[in-house]
Amino acid sequence: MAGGTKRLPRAVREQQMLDAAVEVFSENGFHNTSMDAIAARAQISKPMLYLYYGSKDELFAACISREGQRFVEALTPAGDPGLTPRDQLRVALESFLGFVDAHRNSWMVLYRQAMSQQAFAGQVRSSRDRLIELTAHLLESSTRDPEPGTDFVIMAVALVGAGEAVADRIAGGEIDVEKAADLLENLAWRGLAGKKRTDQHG
Amino acid sequence: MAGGTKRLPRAVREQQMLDAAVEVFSENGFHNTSMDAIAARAQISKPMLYLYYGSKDELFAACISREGQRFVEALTPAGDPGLTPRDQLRVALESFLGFVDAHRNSWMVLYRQAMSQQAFAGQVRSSRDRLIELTAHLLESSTRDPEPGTDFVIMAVALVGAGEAVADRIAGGEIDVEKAADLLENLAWRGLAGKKRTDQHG
DNA sequence: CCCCCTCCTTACTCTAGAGTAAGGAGGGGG
DNA sequence: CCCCCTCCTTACTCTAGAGTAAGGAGGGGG
Repeated sequence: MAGGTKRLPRAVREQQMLDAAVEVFSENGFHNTSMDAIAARAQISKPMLYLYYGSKDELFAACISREGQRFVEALTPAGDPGLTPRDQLRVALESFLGFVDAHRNSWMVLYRQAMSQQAFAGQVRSSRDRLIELTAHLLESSTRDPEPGTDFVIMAVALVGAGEAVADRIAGGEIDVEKAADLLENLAWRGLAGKKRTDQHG
Repeated sequence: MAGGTKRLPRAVREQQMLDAAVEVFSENGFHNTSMDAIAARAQISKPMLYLYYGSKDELFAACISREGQRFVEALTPAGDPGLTPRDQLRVALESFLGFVDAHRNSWMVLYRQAMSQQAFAGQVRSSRDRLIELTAHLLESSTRDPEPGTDFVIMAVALVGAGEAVADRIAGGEIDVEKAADLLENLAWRGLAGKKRTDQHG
């Protein structure tokens, strides 16, 4: 063996590759990332990438898949049936924003990446749609007397969209999770112009 | 001359090229669009593209620039000082969503495209930031007694984010402009769960 | 002890597609 | 009438980077 590379079991190597791929993809985007760059980051030779993942597309898909799963897992606390719907929404908000905060490097850009990739958009949209459905459900449960024609799904779309926009600012370090969660919660229940629920300044 | 191509003045040809480029870029994304494809769509030979625009990047930048300008222009009616801030916001919302509805093919994808291109993200973000500033300003003007610590910019970020998410659904034909504008207006002033302002069903 | 499976590498091939070289024709101005 | 500017084309070149061929070494199981 030429390189200083150690023999490792496939499962371990695969995760290392995925780690490297997520990093480089998120830094440079799908098209501006070469398999050579990923191989270099993972400290492995390129043919290994092809041996384990087959192609660049499949490797990227594997990244999306793993990160998407983690994302969904991060949101499970919000499913706690012991909480009121409103608190569930609060927890969902914090989980979502907390996830972005903790995984800015890996997830947020991947999310934006994959979303605008159209070969992979479908794959991401499914994670995202689950989030929207969850949100719609919580909104519906928390609304005391909904009007007959109310479309909770489109409301959820709006709220999740707002969440994504705010999440970008979190990833950019311009605002912290708590402040963002407060803002979005108030947005949902009272509108932007409404009074804040938690109210301490200075 | 071999092709059936007619001699046209540069200014005219440039616009045709831009039209073609916007179409193809929005259909396939920046990286999945070849200069050959654009040339074919514009019914012109590839060297003309290079003669007038220099490179693929510059051509794309020219697209962003033209569409961005049109986008900003579409929003100017909202600046009418004869309107109340709240009506200005309503007009801005309708202008924005109306623009997306009318230019789904060209703009929305370009917007998403360029935004996630990082070589061009800055260029788009500037149009977008103008939109956010405008929105923040309108929110601030329409709020009767704002709390001292209120961050109108981040509110505007959330609202614009919601608008973009809803705009995607408009582009997808899942909802119409009026309904979306109603939703977003109510979102801004009353929250998702609040009663609709306009209130007719079935 | 040796077989063979898995892990791993160096050193290629091949093509899409960005960008260019070289030259031709219309047509207005002198 | 002819010069020359602008518009336009065919037919290339060149490279980044996806993907592959061929082979080598560790080490557990028989």
